[in-house]
Amino acid sequence: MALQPVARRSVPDEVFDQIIDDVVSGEFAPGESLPSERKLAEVLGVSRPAVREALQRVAQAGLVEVRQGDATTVRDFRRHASLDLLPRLLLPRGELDPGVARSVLEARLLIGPKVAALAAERAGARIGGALRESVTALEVDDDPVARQRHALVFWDHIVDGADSIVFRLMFNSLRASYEPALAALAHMMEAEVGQFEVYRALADAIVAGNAEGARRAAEDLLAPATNALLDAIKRLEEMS
Amino acid sequence: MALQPVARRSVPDEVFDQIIDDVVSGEFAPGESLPSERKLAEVLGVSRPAVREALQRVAQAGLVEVRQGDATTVRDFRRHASLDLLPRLLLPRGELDPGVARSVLEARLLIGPKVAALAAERAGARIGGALRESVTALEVDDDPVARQRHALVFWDHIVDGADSIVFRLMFNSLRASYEPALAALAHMMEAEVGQFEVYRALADAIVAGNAEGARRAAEDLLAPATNALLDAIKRLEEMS
DNA sequence: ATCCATTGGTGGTATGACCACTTGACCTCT
DNA sequence: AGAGGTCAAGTGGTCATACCACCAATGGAT
Repeated sequence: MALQPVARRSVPDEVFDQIIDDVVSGEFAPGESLPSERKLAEVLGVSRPAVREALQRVAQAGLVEVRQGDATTVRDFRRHASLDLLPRLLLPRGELDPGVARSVLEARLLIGPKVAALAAERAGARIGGALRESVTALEVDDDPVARQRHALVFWDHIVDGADSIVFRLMFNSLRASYEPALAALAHMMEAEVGQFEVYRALADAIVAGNAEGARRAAEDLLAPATNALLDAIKRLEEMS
Repeated sequence: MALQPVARRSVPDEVFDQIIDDVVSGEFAPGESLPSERKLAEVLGVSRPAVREALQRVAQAGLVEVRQGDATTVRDFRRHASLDLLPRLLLPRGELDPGVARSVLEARLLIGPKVAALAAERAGARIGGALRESVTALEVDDDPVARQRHALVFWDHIVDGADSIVFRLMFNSLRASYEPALAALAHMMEAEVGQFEVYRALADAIVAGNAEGARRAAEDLLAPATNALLDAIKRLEEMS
């Protein structure tokens, strides 16, 4: 196994994670008050500035509301969190959450084709070189995990071409959620990342400025794995 | 004018905003190094813990990378930021950025109908009461700004019904971007939020579990204002 | 030329003090 | 009783300072 950079987690990072996990798991329920900063610092055995740093970051993520002079209260993260929270929701306790995975797949299948169409309209041949390069890398490499990475780069170029900041930011978040699960999904995504012809067709349609063709090619590319995974998830949910 | 809660900005908040603005505006270019925490504290006339708090939050937003022992460097926010950044991109210096606005509208027009269809499939009559209530509120109130708020609540229920956490989180971010611009958009959105019949048709389709009907009703609802605004933006961009 | 210890600068952490604010209890005047 | 004011306790906000851990460049030893 490849050597990994040692995880060097700072104290505030650690506190941040603990609080987020407690909120997401419902241990701290919405409306409830968090212990005071001093109390938390004492309980966790760290300094108050460390707790503060963590708490402010949790607040920025929308999970708690901190008001001077009053206790910090938990908010409903489903209502106030952003896509930043997705990685934690997708892989709580290291296990893939089926409902969240379904949701990610739905979003991917909706947005992918749209972004491809926009890229065809707005970038066309300008990103042709980058796209072909990615497809070639995809073909040459035969490791499933590496192929997924190449596919991500491929899509990254398309998103660039779409020239739409909202989709770009969405893609960033989805990628951040996807990457930690990448190895776990290698097997299930193998079929998708092996469809070189479809990748090429998509690239060609974009280069040709053919928006509708790009949309359809993207659907052809994404739909099979999406549906297969959705079925798998459904079976998984029925079992439990 | 209605009384507003006084904005009480903390020191770290202030520092946070300044750094974000400098990064987004390109004053701190990607790859560049930020001044050290001590230097920043001195220049800004605040304590180092305050700077740290701000810096860590900026790092969490993906705009900078901080490594112990080395300088903090600026990252390409287009590549690493999440939707959290959208409000700042949409309204830099208080003015609406046309390109970003276009992007938001595109995303809205894509996601709205999909979410409506999902809500029809998954919630159906369960959210009927809430939807009808929102439409009624929309009809009764004749202030354009208030109507936009009612429309947001209406969509909030639909997103709930769609039962898809990714769309939920996306909606949260889009709403957060939209709300500050709400008053500025009141005039342009007046036509949309006045279409009570279409809101009712959408609600009915969802209650009936008619996914395709809901999708179409949502498109009917969103498309006119979207296209009108996109045209306005295009003219704006051509002028400048 | 290579190696490696040193050093200076950077972020990481802790302490303790004090300020600003909110809340609720209590007290007082009407 | 009720309205208003006062006050104390607890919470987050801010600061100054000292020291630890880490990285990178320097420059001498081999």
